[in-house]
Amino acid sequence: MANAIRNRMQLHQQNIQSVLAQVFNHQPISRIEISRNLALNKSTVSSLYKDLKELGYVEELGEGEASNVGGRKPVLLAINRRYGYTLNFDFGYRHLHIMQNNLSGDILSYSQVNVKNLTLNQILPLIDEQIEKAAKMGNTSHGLLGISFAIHGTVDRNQVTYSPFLIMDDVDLAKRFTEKYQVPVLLENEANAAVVYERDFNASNEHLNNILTISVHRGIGAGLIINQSLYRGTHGEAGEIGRSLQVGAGADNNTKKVEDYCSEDAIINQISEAKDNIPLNRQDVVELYQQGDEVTSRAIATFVENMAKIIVNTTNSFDPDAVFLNSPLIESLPELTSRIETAYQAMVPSISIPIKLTKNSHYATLLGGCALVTRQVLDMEDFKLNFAAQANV
Amino acid sequence: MANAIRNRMQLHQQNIQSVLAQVFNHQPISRIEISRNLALNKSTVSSLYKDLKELGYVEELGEGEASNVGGRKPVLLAINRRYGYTLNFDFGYRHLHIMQNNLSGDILSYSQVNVKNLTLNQILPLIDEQIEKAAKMGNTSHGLLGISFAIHGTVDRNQVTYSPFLIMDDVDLAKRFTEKYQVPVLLENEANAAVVYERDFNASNEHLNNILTISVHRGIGAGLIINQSLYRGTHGEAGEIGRSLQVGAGADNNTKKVEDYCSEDAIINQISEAKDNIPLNRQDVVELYQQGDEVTSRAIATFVENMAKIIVNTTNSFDPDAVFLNSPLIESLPELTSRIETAYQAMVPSISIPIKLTKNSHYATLLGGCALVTRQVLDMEDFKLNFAAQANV
DNA sequence: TAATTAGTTTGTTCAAACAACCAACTCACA
DNA sequence: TGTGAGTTGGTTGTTTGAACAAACTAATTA
Repeated sequence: MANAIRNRMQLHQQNIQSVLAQVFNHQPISRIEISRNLALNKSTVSSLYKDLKELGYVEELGEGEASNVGGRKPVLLAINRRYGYTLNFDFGYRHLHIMQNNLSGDILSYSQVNVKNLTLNQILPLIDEQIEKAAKMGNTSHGLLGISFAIHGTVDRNQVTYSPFLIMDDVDLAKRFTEKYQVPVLLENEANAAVVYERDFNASNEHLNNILTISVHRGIGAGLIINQSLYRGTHGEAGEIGRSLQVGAGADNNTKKVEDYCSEDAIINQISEAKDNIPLNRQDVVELYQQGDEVTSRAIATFVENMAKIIVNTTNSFDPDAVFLNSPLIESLPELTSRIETAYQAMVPSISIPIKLTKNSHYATLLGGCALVTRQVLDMEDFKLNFAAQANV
Repeated sequence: MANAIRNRMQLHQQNIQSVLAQVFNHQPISRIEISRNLALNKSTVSSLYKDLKELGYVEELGEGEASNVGGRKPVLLAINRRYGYTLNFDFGYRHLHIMQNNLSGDILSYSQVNVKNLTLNQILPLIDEQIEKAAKMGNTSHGLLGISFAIHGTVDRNQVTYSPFLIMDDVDLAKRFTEKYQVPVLLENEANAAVVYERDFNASNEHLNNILTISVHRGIGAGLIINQSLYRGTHGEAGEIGRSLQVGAGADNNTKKVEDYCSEDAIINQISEAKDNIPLNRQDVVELYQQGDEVTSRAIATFVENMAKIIVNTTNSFDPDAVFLNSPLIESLPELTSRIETAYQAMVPSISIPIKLTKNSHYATLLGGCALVTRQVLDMEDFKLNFAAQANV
């Protein structure tokens, strides 16, 4: 309540933003409906809308259906999909994922570029290439509006603070790209982007106040929505559950972390070791499991058990409305979700929190980044924006 | 942003509350200073203050010092300490703790009543007795304003949902006491009350956005301040870290919880068992430790190690600005705090979060309850209120 | 006395509310 | 099929009221 609005100018500004949020969340929508939703007089809404239209963010789509008891047809308003676009990147282990979205969150394009064994400095020109490619299409009035990067590590104040899988070479991504393209550039932890995706792109999550996603990739991390907003922690390290230690294990075992037991890398290594260190990747493990391989099926059973415990521990800490699992491995073996849920339910006495699998986790991360940077572009950071209608995945 | 203020009436109401918050947090304060702090015109502040004065919450204390370059003396405003009082209870294992506070959070009285081996239905008349005793003093204009109860268990929607140490006998505390005394009655988990104490009563915590308290009593629980407000979880079960399981321990060890290793009860039992089951209490353990008893000092060393791990795990999850320990056992053996901090720092690679001990943890719980119910009385739930100046403990 | 600061009084401002209007539709009924 | 009553969406011109600004009073220092 420190930076609350206090005078009429601020109130006016906020009301303009509220109207924009209404257009965003309920497009196509008429002025009269906005007036009812916001409990503002219809003439007030008309006047506020006029200001928004001058900014170019919104447009009229034409007339809608009249009420079935008569009356004038409403004019339907919507976000201007030809205003501009954001570019959203995800640094995967093998591929750089790229998504282009308009101001409303629609996917304009998706592609991936092979970056295996490349250094960051080798990847940067590939990103420039993508940005220029998008600029050449030139089918919007304002072009590139913002850029987001999903980082498989921790981020604080728009800087990468820890990146175990990609050496950063002292590159300041935000600085480099803002200076070069003169648009907002946003860095966000991959699990955080994923949980923003669940909040903003999943219509069925609209009424959830507290959401937890658990990302199982090369490491393990959690993303947290608390009271409808992303919780990053004081140093951007909230949700780093993979670094948890075993309580009660004795002082000799102080270094074994959760992600040493059940990250994707850990599972693959376990199986590989049991098989005379033959090199394996995720696809190999999936095939071994489907062939009924003894070693693999035991490793997966342990993984299921440990995942259930991780869910018990994190839900005991956060008590969310729902838990989402974000894991390419589980996605490849969908039955694991219900096995994990069963194991979890056996461990908790009373309240059991629903566990769901996020499909197409790469899209989730990119769309989460899109939602975050779009808010920044529109200066709507504190508003609830529903991108769900636009997610034609 | 769903329940944002939109019209001038709501704005006016909020501004009245902002002025009240200023008086509360900076008393004694003049109108002109409030005007500067809130960036509101001084005539506006004067007018808003007039409304507040009619409610009786505030009063004029007399004149302050004039500026040293000349000018009229300011009139100092403050919270009306004779408006009324709240009564705040804490159900301890041995004692019922009772505190009476005025609207500003000053401690008017503190006492404890022996309730060992009493059932809740035997305790209730003792509470009534305390309430009547306070009423007889009758030195305020509005008398009893609100009641809070700190619960050593979980609370959801003002109902006790889990109470391992005191059988609730289906008593609805909130219902019973609101109906009987016609004031707001608030139930809150003890760790949650403790963390509210840290936020509201500790001046040095004023700028902390995220605070974590770990309560070690008969069980282990955490209290969470996130973005300056109490986070209770969807079902009031956030911070139930005592129920966490060991990841990687094998399926045979699914039931051992964190609090089975290092609650106060667990430590005492460990030592007791090693000594042919002689019955021990906390004071006995403290004395054994101070006498250098071998068994006890080994048990405490393990406790220190496990506490450090618990702190690692919870800070990995929440990434707070600071951690406060709330434990009568640690309070009795103050050197443990630094031992725990040292062990913790040895376990974390980079960012190390300060660990502090909450002194007089019973007071903390009661004052936290006071802060919560006082907000409710004043209808100032969403405002930052600083009770620190008043805590003359 | 002049300069300065606190607080009040009085009149102004402007964004939201209101009231009256126009526009455009449905539906019943002739 | 044509008309008019009823309904709904949106605009226009006026009113309202909380915050503001300026001019005031009050009380201080130097």
